[in-house]
Amino acid sequence: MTANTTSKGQSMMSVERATELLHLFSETDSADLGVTEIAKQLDLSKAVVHRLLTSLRGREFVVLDEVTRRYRLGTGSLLLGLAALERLDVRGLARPAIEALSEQTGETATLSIRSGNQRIYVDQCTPAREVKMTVRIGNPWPLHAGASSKAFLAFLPPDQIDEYLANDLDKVTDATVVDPADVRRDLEATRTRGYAASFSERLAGAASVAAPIFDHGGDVVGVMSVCGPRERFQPAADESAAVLMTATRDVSRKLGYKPPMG
Amino acid sequence: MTANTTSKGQSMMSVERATELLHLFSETDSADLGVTEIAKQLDLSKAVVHRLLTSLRGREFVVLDEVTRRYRLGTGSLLLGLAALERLDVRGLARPAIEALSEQTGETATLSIRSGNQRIYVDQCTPAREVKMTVRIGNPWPLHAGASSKAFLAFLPPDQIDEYLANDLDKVTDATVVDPADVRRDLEATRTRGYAASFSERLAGAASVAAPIFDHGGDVVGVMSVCGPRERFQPAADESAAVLMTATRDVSRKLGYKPPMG
DNA sequence: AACGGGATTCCGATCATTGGAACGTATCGA
DNA sequence: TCGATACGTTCCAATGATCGGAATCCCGTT
Repeated sequence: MTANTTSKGQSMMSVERATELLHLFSETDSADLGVTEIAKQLDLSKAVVHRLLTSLRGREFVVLDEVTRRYRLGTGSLLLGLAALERLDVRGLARPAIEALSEQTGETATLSIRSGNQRIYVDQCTPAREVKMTVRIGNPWPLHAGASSKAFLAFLPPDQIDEYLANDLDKVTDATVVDPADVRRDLEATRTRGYAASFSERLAGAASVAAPIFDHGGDVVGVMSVCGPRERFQPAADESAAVLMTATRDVSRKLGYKPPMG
Repeated sequence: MTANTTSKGQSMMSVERATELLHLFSETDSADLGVTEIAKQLDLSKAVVHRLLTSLRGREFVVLDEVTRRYRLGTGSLLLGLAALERLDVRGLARPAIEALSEQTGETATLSIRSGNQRIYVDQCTPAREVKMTVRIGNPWPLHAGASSKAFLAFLPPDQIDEYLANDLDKVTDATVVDPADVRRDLEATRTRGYAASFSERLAGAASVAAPIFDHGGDVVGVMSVCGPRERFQPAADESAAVLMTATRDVSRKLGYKPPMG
């Protein structure tokens, strides 16, 4: 109604509403949603929500449970996401690298990407050991907890770091650093070192080192990490970091990145 | 313009167009698409396509490559798909398939999932006949007796098969194959054929064929089977197997599975 | 400098979209 | 059994969001 508020001019209200609806589905914890529920959340009329859902049913982005009359994500959404995953060029490029990384260190190697103020694991490679770390692919994490997160945050433009640190930071574990000044010191160290380190900051009993992958334009398009059980990982953290840095430099180069100097 | 052709009444044209656009992205082989290209494929004006893309950019369902001015799938699509994946239940997806399967073959169709070294029926659909087979939902069975069990076992990683066959195998019926070498031959045949067959191996007087359902990662997430009284079922087993394979392929595709090769 | 191909914006006409209200239906407690 | 409640769905006429052809912009090429 009140025109497309988000984008300046060349957009379509109903489509933006549809994306908000799908976004709600990706964010919510419950497996299915009802019309009224969605209408309340998005501040839309039930009629509009119903029409949106009907439209999205066509390609099975959502499906209607005939008995409960509630809506769930459908195979259309699944296939779209898998197509997106397939074409994440970072992922394809980094895959051999994290395999090698896991092999060389004997620990778990991961790849994360950033989406706004969140970080998401998109791939991992675990060693053939009984005691090992495993991460959940697709799980979002804040940008201040854990080595991979801090690797993203450290290389963000200063104004975006300021913006992020202006908000209160969640204490994910007992060891999570939440004081802005302390975080800034850590980020500074991360930038000069080239990698971030974390001991139990995101997951108690775990430790990791993480370094960014740069693309041709110098932007950070991903972060690779090596992680493992703290007891075993911590003593060898420095060696792991060295191997990690070689790997990220290699992937960055493949994406066309030229280091700022020699 | 020409009204919403697909759905009868309660739908929105622009949203349906948006879903068609996203669908095009999931289907196409190329990683990015241009406005003109999309407009041609979907038979829309460039202006409409541009507005659709602008709307979808908001939640990053697509992203614009500033330099090439072409569009790619973005993290919004990725997150949506991962959310769908998380909430996927094979049962819901396979339900219509086993209904159709039972209808087409005139026999009982079932769905099983695996839990460790056991297999459990989770759904079935019986034909409207006086003499028919019925399975017990929730009942566990070992992985070497019966077609559904063997379909799971055959597609397990080799080391897990070895591990399973290292233990003594129960003779569930007179016809149950318990010699490891014999079982291995059967599994090999199952893999090349694509489906497993059993005659009285799990239940005297019964026969069945079973084939696996693969997910996007090539993992077996379930097994569908067709089964009936041996006397009646055996002569038509080949035809049943053909119908079954079509059904499992269909369900696998909906889960994002891409068959190896072409 | 002129060209060609694509992306983007403009603008007034028009028709898809809107939302309040009515309707249908399932669930629940008395 | 019978209201009461809650939810999904449909109806309708008013209206403003969307439409597409044409103009414009913005490259890379010749």
